[in-house]
Amino acid sequence: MVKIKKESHRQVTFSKRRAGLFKKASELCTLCGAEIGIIVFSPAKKPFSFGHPSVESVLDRYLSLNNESLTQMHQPQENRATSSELNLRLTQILSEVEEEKKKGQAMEEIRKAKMINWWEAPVEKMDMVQLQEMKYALQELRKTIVSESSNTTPFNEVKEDVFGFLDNKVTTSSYNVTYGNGCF
Amino acid sequence: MVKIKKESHRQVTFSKRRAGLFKKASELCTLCGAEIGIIVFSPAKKPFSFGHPSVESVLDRYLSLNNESLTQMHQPQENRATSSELNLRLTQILSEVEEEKKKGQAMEEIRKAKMINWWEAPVEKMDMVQLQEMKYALQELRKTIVSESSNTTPFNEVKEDVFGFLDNKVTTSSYNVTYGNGCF
DNA sequence: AACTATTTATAAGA
DNA sequence: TTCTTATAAATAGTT
Repeated sequence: MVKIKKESHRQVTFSKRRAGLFKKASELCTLCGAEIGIIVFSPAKKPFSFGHPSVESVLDRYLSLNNESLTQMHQPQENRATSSELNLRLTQILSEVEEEKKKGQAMEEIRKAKMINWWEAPVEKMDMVQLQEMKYALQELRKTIVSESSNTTPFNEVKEDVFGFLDNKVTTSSYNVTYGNGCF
Repeated sequence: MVKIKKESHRQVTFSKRRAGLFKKASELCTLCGAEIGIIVFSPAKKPFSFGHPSVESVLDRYLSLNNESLTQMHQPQENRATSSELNLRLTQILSEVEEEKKKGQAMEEIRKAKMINWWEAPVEKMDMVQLQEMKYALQELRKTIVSESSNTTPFNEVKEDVFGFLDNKVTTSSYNVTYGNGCF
């Protein structure tokens, strides 16, 4: 679910859904005896409000609750400290976003490549674990070929040439790690 | 529509409908870019709130509209405005993070779906990571084939048929990068 | 908390 | 904007 791009469409949806929201709120008040205050700013920054018994009474009550709790830890430095904390969190999360986006973009690239010429996909984006997994997968393939084709003489010649290289190049550790991850 | 009399029933309905109300509100924020603040007091007088980008920012803005004639712009309000702005950015970014993480997790699920005989699977159903791995493996295989088996006539026939398409598509840089990391 | 029959909200088109 | 209607979502009642 994303923001509606077309202005007119968005305006219509906003009007309908705002009405729906206020209706739901009034039903909740009636059915359960709840007290509700709602403030809505439209995309055009126009304010709308719903209140039962009134916006002001609900807001006052809520703000008085916050003031009570805030009074205890209210210090002149609090605001600055809060901003610093928020900035820290912001920085951390931005890093997360960037990392996740990179992953997503790399995946998207391959997804597209897959549909046309997957073998043209950039090798640069693979990490070593992926390479190890592939290596193990190829080894398994080779084993299957060996066992299923052992009677075919011409094949065996090729087999020796093509897959022999795998034999002395696999370290125990890489084997364990990749197989342990169970990716293939 | 009247107030539900049975206490337990009313409590269940309140919880369900409050969740529904907040969900509707968040949808309205997402779809239309609206800013919404909601305060709800349950029948037991317990407070609940919803805010996008934050309850405080929406309430501040609404209250400042009502107090506009007084034009009170003292220092504490500026600090709060800064925090509100940070909160807005934080909310937006958290949404981004969640979305990207969902994508990543979905793809990870697919990647880890164990394929016993992966080479028998249609290429169309492979995810991009698998395809990347396969591409590199095939490139490595091809290089080995070319270098170790160039004199073997039966092999060359197979090579032409199977791996010929890879020729001229392996860049030096990609080789260097992967080899340079020293894993194989 | 999970399920499902029913009601309600809403998107799209007029 | 309002009306219509097919579809999607919320919810009440039940287990």
